[in-house]
Amino acid sequence: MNSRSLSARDYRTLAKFRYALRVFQRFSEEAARAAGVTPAQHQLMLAIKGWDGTDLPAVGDLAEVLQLRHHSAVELVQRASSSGLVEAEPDEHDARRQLIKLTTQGEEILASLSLAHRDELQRFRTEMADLLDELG
Amino acid sequence: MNSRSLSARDYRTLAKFRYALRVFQRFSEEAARAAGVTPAQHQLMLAIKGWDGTDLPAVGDLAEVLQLRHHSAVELVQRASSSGLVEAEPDEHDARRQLIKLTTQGEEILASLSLAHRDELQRFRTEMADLLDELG
DNA sequence: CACATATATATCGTATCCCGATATAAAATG
DNA sequence: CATTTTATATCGGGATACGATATATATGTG
Repeated sequence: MNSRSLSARDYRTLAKFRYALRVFQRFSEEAARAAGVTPAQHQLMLAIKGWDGTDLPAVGDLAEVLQLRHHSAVELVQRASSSGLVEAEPDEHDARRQLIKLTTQGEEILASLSLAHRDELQRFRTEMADLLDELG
Repeated sequence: MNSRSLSARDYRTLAKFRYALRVFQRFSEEAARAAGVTPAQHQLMLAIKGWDGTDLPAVGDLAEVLQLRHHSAVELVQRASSSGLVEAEPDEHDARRQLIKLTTQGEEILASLSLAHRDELQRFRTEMADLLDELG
């Protein structure tokens, strides 16, 4: 792939790469739906559980991790909250911030979903490693 | 990560993996919008251009590659067609099938987008290779 | 302290996208 | 030639994310 244009083979490689991403994503979407949550809610729960800060993540933190506008994260948290997956508590040091944590139900569903992803992730891992070689 | 449960570190690794995917996806979405097409239209165009069959892809072929229901692919093709990015022609051997190809404009936009992805893909490649090691 | 500015969350209206259910047409099958 | 399968299409609806905008709190500066 030179700097000016791409060959048919380049496009084919790019398409295969996207297909691999999409198959994984699709698997994940359907696992989420089968667990009774939306794909976006699943990603939200994982972002909370995987948050590595000293405190709980605030809405804006989640927006960054999920690569969303902050008001999109607000809405996502609200929907997940009314579904009983997450809950908010005010930040004692900054009354503007809402700290978000998983409910017990959210914990359980995320745990189940994460285990369900193990095999598919393993498959994705080897496939992606090969494709990344091809892309280089 | 054993078969029963995941540690905090496991969740953190999974979250980092999803974040890497999401950053790439986000970059791609914004590149598409900057080029005047939707992210879904971009993926459609790449799927057509990267199709490796002997003939042009039909709507159902694209549904499989994009991991969509066939009627979702129908709608995507229709929107892309009215935007002048793709066009359909009947399959001479099977009157049910609509073969889909890129218009000149679609070709140009896809070429520009694919070039714009080169650097980001390179970055994604090394990051994902590291993360895949961690996941194993 | 007062006031301007920045930050964090929230609301509203809108557009896209995808889905399930269903329909139509053509091909394949027996 | 009737039945079944395949391919595309239509319709209504729901989830999602966005831009524009609003409100509350915190921070910085004179």
